[in-house]
Amino acid sequence: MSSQTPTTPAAREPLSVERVLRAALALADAGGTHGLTMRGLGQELGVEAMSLYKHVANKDAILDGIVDLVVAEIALPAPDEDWRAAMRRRGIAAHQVLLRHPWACALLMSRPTVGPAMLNYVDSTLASLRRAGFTVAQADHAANAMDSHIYGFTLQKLNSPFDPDQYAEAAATYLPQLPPGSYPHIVEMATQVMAGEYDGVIDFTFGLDLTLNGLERLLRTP
Amino acid sequence: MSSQTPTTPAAREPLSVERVLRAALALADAGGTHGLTMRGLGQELGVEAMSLYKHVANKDAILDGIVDLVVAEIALPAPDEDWRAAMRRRGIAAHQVLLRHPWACALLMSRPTVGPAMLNYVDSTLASLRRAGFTVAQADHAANAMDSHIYGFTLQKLNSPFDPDQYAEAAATYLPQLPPGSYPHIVEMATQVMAGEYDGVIDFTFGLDLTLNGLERLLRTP
DNA sequence: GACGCCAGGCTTACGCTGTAAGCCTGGCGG
DNA sequence: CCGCCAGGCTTACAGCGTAAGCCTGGCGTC
Repeated sequence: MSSQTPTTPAAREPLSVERVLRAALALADAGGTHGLTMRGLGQELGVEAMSLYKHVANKDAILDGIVDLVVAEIALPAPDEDWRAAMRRRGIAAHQVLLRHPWACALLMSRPTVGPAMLNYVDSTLASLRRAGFTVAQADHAANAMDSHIYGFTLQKLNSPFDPDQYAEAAATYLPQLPPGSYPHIVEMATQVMAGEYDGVIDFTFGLDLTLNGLERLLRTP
Repeated sequence: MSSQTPTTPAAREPLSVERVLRAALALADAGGTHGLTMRGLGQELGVEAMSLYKHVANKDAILDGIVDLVVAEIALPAPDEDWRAAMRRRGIAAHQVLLRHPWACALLMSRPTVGPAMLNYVDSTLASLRRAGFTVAQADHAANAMDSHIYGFTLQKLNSPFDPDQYAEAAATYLPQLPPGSYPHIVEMATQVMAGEYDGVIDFTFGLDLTLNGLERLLRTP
């Protein structure tokens, strides 16, 4: 019967770089970088682990690939938008995308990433800044300052072990464990969080706007 | 002969958490996180890998420990210093320490770190900001903004694959590989770097001062 | 229609990892 | 003098990435 059809019995569609990366992305979203193994990835695709190596060089290439897939999700700044609004939207978009894929930020930062999506992302950012009047050097410095904040802040937020609505509870739990008399300012803050006087929620746009303000002044006063 | 001395023949000093962490730090400095293995660490100490588990719970505990050792190297802001100068020095000190231990920054950011040195570091930072007049919430936001930049920038710099004096050469090498016509602004920048019109060196203090400027304005205009 | 090629799978095997479980021994307190 | 136990050692296991080679079915070429 299968001889009548030109394809193999189950007619499973062949592997491809795209299918491998797509499955790897799903696996990473489900179980983090730690949950992404070659054997597991093969299983997900109905294939042995070693078969993957016909399509990707090694696991690092897969990691590079899925990071670029994530970067591709970040909405690029529109060419006709005011630079400051565009950069603000870009930062927030990147932040949200990286929160959606919690494993991606650490990966993105722990290796030089130069996939096509990343190059596009960088180029459109430089474009917006250059159009606004920044010099090449200024645009580079500005992009670096913004990216530092985006990546640094996002990673810090991802590693915060509690949900925002658990802050008060967490503070009440851990505050008594601190050696009494030490760390008075940490205690002060934890006390305010416990009492509901401060929600403890850290704000991405606070630092971003600080940087944007500084860049705007730089642009106005050459 | 060894029965005459009360200690074992070689009289090797016994293991301890400190010795283990100290050796682990040296190993990480030599070979990065990847080069730090329980077997290798044991060998370094003249001991079998499993013996380490009498002194540390597991490898993660070791990683937490050496990260805290690194944080302990960061000079704390002096209590009597002007807040802005203190914060600037703190940022630069942290940046330099993390460059000295290139593996530490990624580790620091990829896990919640609450060792004693880290608590000290955080508390003295909050102290400086509170003394300057920031509210608890403002001090928290400010510390977060500064730390985001410190960690984010340092990690980006660590992942830059070239030395600053190789930028021009690297640009000349990779520029022809880009698909012609695409990424015009990356090409523009690379061209300037190649021509020596821009050194391409990214500056830590650029973004740091942007943030500090913003914080100073916040302090002056409540 | 026969034949050889080779893309794209599969199998086996190696060295490496962290660590669970248990053993052995020498010095010390009672 | 005896028993305890801190602090080492040994063995073993499951899981990792991947090198090397095999096997098969469809395709292009004569």
